[in-house]
Formats: sequence, structure tokens, C-alpha cells
Amino acid sequence: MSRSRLLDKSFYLHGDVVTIARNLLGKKLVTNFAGYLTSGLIVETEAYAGVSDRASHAWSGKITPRNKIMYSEGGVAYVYLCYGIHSLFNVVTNVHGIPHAVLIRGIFPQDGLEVMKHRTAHQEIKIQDGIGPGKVSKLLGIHYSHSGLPLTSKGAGVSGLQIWIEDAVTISDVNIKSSPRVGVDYAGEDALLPYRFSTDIKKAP
DNA sequence: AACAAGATTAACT
DNA sequence: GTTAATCTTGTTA
Repeated sequence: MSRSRLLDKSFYLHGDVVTIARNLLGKKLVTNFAGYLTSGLIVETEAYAGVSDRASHAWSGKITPRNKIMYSEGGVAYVYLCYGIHSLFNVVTNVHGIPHAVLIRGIFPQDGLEVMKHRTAHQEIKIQDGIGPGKVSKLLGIHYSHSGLPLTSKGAGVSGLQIWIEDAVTISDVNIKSSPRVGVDYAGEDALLPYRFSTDIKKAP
């Protein structure tokens, strides 16, 4: 019996989405679709700070069919289609009504490498295959139709979950780099905020 | 009903 | 460094 490493609800309810983005580094993002389990260690994230953040889909309190899931209680997935091609996976945080989210921009592939090969049609899975928000979803089989799926469950471990996050590696501050977010030039001054976090995990610990 | 844009990626020159 | 790919979504009419 291995003890459960599943992150519980309280992790996602924290009030500071920037802190959550930093703390997600080194965590293990896992999917299990139709029995195909794949996972990777999170190595790059970006925080999106809700109604006051011009770069966020929820800026100024806007609510649409697509982004309404951002307003739910923390601990669910917000996935949307970008450029007609890529599904981008976010973790919704904070309490109900506060639309904060963290975009997962990079993973170090861990479990299910064979499945990942089929999903990408690659011969081998390399580190670079997990860097980039569109590539994260490709490797893990996440689709924008999965938006709204819960990342936690009540008491029964991961049974019933299709996407979840586990405790894995502790990353010290000296190994974390922060920088401005990518692809949000339209956000004016908010584009300069250091809400992007990354670390260099080169091999499985 | 029509249209422009997008939290990107891979393949070019 | 530049650009095509690709289509849902939000906005405007």
C-alpha cells in the first residue's frame, strides 16, 4: 500500500494564484483516459489572476460559455482550444466566484511513454516534447472537451478521476526562474508581470 | 449571419 | 526570422 500523494482541495483554494503557480513546479500531472495512464512532472507554469488581469480570459469579470468554469471552486480543469489546433490545460484555483487559474506550460514526461508515442506519432519521447502548453495536452491526451473535469475526489483516492495532480518533487527557490508570460503582449502593463515560473528537471528523480 | 482573433506549433527560407 | 495550419469562440450587426 503506497500512501496517497493526491493533492487535496485545500491546495487549490489558496488565495494567491501566483504562489500556487510556483508550488505546482515539481508536482506530477497525471491523466487516465480509458485506462491509458500518462504523467509528467510540471516544469513550467503561468498564473492568471482573474478579473484584474488583462491577460486573463476572465479580465473585467467577463463571463462566457467558455470561461465560466474559471469561476467555479478551485480544483477543476479549464481547457480551451487555441488557434484552432491546440488544447491548453489550466488548473482553476481560489474559491467559487474568483476566476483564478494556472496554465501548465511544460512537463517532464514520466509514466506512459509508449502511449505518448502513439499520441504524437513520434519514435521516441524527448524532453522537448513536453515543453509548450499545446504539447502538454498532446502527450497527456487532454482535449478541450475535458474542461470542467474535477482534479480531486472525496476520500476515494484517484478512483473515478481522469485528471489529477500528485505530490512528487520539492523544488527549491534557487532552481526556479520567473519571467513575463508568453504570448500576452495585448495585455499592456500586465504583460510585464513575472507570473511565469520554470525549472530544469533533466531526468527522473 | 458574418467575421476577426487567438495564453501555439512545426515547417519553412 | 517568417509563415501556414486550423476552427472555436466572442463580438458585432
